[in-house]
Amino acid sequence: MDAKKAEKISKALADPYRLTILKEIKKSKQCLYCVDLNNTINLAQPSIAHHLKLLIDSELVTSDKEGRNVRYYLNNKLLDEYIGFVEGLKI
Amino acid sequence: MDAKKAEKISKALADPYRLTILKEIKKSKQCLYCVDLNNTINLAQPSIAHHLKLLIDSELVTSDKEGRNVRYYLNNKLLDEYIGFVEGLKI
DNA sequence: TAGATTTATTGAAATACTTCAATAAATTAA
DNA sequence: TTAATTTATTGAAGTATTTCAATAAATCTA
Repeated sequence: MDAKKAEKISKALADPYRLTILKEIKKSKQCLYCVDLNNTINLAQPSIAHHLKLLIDSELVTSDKEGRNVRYYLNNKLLDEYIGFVEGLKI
Repeated sequence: MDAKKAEKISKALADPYRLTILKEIKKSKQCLYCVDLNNTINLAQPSIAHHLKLLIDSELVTSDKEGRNVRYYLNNKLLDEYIGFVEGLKI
């Protein structure tokens, strides 16, 4: 992973709501419907949609339409690549 | 590491100049003088000082005064804890 | 088809971040 | 002590991010 990508992922991880979303996806095992987040997170729906968009843009999260719902998945492979980048910073 | 701390570290890592500083510290083996950064990074001195301050606030970097110079060190232990946090996001 | 539900988009306001010039503070060298 | 060097601070301008109300778009249900 190059620095530009790592920077983008760091930015995606640099917000409490986005970290919460990632934890909720993990908690839900595999996938999560957006509507569930609206009940869990104390933010207006467009704000949650905004955070999901950033997570998807960073590719940390992938999505998948199912009727009028959207399912969200964690990109574990990218998290591993990001971990590799951070490892590479160490002396 | 709690989410608040991980958020702060993510924020510290979410900037190209700060990533460059971390890489320069690594390149310099163990420590780095600020004055060296001023020659390496194409930013005004107060901007570099600002980025160093954020890195120190995040505790990713520690510093150590030596005469009128300051030496900067990577906090490898904290990077490991951060890596642990990111691992914990995975499913 | 009409109304309800779920998600996305737009635009505006508020907040936060980045950058630099100017300058201060601390230390070293002459 | 004076001048030079290194780092930190302040304040202001520009840019980016976050948030929400309003609304649009897509799909489902009755």
